[in-house]
Amino acid sequence: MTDEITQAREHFIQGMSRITHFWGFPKAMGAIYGAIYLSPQSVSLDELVELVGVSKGAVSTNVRLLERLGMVHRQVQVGDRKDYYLAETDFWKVARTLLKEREQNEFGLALRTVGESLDMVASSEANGSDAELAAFYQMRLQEMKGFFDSLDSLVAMLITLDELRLNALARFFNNIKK
Amino acid sequence: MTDEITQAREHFIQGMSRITHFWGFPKAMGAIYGAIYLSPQSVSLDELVELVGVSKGAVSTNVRLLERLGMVHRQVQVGDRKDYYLAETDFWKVARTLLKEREQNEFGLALRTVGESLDMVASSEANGSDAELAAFYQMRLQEMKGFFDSLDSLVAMLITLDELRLNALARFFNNIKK
DNA sequence: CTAAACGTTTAGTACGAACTAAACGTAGTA
DNA sequence: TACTACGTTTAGTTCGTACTAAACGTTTAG
Repeated sequence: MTDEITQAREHFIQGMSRITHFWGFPKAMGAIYGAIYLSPQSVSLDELVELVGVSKGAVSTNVRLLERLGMVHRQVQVGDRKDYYLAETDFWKVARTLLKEREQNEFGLALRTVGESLDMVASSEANGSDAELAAFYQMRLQEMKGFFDSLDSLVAMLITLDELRLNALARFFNNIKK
Repeated sequence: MTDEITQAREHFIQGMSRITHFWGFPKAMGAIYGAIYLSPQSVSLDELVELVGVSKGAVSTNVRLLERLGMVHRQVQVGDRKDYYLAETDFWKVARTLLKEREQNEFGLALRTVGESLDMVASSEANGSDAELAAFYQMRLQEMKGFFDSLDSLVAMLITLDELRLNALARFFNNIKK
């Protein structure tokens, strides 16, 4: 294969690693997605081991993660025990899934935590100077809760937007820029 | 101090740790911000050591990081060698700063990486079956570059939005939800 | 000029997450 | 039945990062 092409693929794969790692996912996950994305045909697990240069176990784990995130699709061929993988190319869809994942996991947790703290203060029967402090806590916690509520609503809204509208929105912003 | 209040503060601080850690920042950073945020008066470094329960060095480092991110403000009192810290309470502003930080650092890098890979393929003079592959690479890379461009524009747009508009937008989304 | 009170920096450490190598389970095949 | 070809799981290792403890530099006070 032409050198430049191989080099380009490796550079791309490496870049994908960095991106996924930066966003809190395993580096191998990004690399594997990159390799699958730059494949005209679906790729087997062993081919991925070769392309990416990580162990079979790691590929297995990360490819399953990618599948769960809707970033790749497993494809079983009849009369072939191997699994083959294809890349999802609708990035807006992927972004939406990732956002959803995060929203459910740790985003809602943030909201809950603040809410719980707020409840604790509210249920305390403080008196004297403590009452003053309790009131202050309540104010602060309430303000943050309000922010998280808004943010959560915003994200939830984005998630429900369908592909077409997201594309339109993206194009809209793109036009503004140039 | 009333037990419930102390408990609420600790719960809140712990929650802030989780959030910052999840978003790729040190846990202590979140904890320290939480402690400052729940303080009616500005807090000294030693008080933070006491409140959060980490070493002085860690507080020093993280408080500086918080300052750089615009999440706390250092306040020097005359005739007092200690530094005192106040929490930024405008969360939209903070969110914008954080977004900006990320956009500049690794977001643009993602764009650059894909662009570079694209250039490599473009500059390759492939022939035969390689030409076909090169064309495929170009298509794929170009598609991803387009996505990142849009996303980057969108984020850049959000960053430039001022506080009022963001608040309005948030309220808007909030109303939709309920 | 020494001592104390700061915040910062550094060397060492602890911890968690992601990887490797290898054992494992399972389903087809000789 | 044994063997092979898979993907998965697990035990152990590695590695990066955030922490602690302590030395350090600097400024103020006695």
